[in-house]
Amino acid sequence: MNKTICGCNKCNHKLCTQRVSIFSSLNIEQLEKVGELINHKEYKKGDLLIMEGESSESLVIINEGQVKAFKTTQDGREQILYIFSEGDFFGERNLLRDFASPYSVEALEETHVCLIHKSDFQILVKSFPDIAVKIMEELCQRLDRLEHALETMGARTVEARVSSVILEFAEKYGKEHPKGILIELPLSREGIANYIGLTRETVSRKMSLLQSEGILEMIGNKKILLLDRVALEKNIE
Amino acid sequence: MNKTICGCNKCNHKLCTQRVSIFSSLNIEQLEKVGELINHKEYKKGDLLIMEGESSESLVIINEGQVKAFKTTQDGREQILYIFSEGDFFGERNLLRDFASPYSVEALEETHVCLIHKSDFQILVKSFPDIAVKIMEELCQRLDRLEHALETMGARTVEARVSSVILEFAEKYGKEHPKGILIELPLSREGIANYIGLTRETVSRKMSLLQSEGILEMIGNKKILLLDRVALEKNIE
DNA sequence: CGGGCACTTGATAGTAATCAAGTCCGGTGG
DNA sequence: CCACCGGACTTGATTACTATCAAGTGCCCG
Repeated sequence: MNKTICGCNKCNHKLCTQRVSIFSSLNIEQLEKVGELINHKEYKKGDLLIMEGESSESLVIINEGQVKAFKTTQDGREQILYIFSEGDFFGERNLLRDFASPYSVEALEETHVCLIHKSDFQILVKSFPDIAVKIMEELCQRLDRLEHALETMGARTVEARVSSVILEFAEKYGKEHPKGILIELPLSREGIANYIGLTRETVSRKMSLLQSEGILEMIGNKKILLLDRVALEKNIE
Repeated sequence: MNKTICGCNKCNHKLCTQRVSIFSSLNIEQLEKVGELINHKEYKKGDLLIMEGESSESLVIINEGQVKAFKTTQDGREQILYIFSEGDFFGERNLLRDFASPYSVEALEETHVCLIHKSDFQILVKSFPDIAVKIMEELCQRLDRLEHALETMGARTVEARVSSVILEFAEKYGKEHPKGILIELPLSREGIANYIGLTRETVSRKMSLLQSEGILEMIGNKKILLLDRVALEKNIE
């Protein structure tokens, strides 16, 4: 493990840069060069990585942990836009021009990040144009997710919204389980509510309803066991 | 005017390619080469340019006219995601990999488009890496718009949503007028409703309310005169 | 084991969807 | 140019649902 390249003690003898899709077209030698440009930072649960409106000088890549990106609406509500996990990045708006961050980002748990300064990044893109293409792909995926989210938010029934978010989490965080899919929720009830534009009480009620229908089982506050995925999918229709 | 490069009779002696930001880094000579790869197509109001789920072989650039991009939800509703006008493009998801279109696109009026086949486009990006960067910028703008839309959809009050969409249209389609800002609406009441996740009746009611408050004046069904922009902005808060 | 916070559950009120008439606009044909 | 027709829009009454307010319960961490 090369301390100069990667000072974090979580890399498991791999370069952080290897974990990130936007550098996947580079070879080991090139990755090492990129590694030299990287700084590291750690955050505790609840820490703010950036505030909406601030302008950051760097691309931020999540190396470990999880964060939420959200806008604070004028009526005080928090609209969560993304949950970024290992390998995701943000701050891309700043790289080319000088934009303020469109959202705040807060750590949902202990989180380690890699930082690349925008001037370094610009040089990088010149040398390896494939990186721009990779970022393009990643941005397209993000568009997909937002377009889907917009469709969800427009859904008439609240059942559909709740079902939709549970299915999304099942995709992303679900693990095999003899009785179904075990989901470790990244957000609290209030977080889920802020993700789909409802109140925490309504989310609570609808999840209880789904449990009484035998579609899922709540295990404590932070896990749910999805028993009947097909029924949830029907809810969306 | 070079018929070989651009067969449409609306170019006014300019290359279509010049109107599009993604090619703005190219010089005239390069633009002519790009022009040779382009095909044209025309649509009438109500025509479908592409259906959700279909896979297209081309990047589509709007040369003249206006289209709406929307998803059809399972309960039959239409969630409008974008309104694309002159200079906008869609179909970018297909360029790199083979994705189905995430939305349907329908002409809102007589519309002329330029088509670039994805194999040609891939060669183009290799030759002119700046194009990827330009597309990246454009995609970032689209992310901004969607993130803002999501914030709007999450808004507690319906007044805020309606006000927000009117302000958006004022930005995009508004023209100076002695009494305020004259807005030519791109969508019907039902279209607006499908854009912000409400019913046409509710949109109608809220717009009547705004008129009675002296904030705006409806001129027929397709125009509104925004009298008090500041009041609308306060509505969002 | 205890305390605080998140979550659940209940009652009430406000608001938007729905259902249902009417009215107006804009285009077409005489 | 005017009259007519159909579709889009407005307005009204009712219903259904979710936000809000409020009280309890249970989970999780120290």
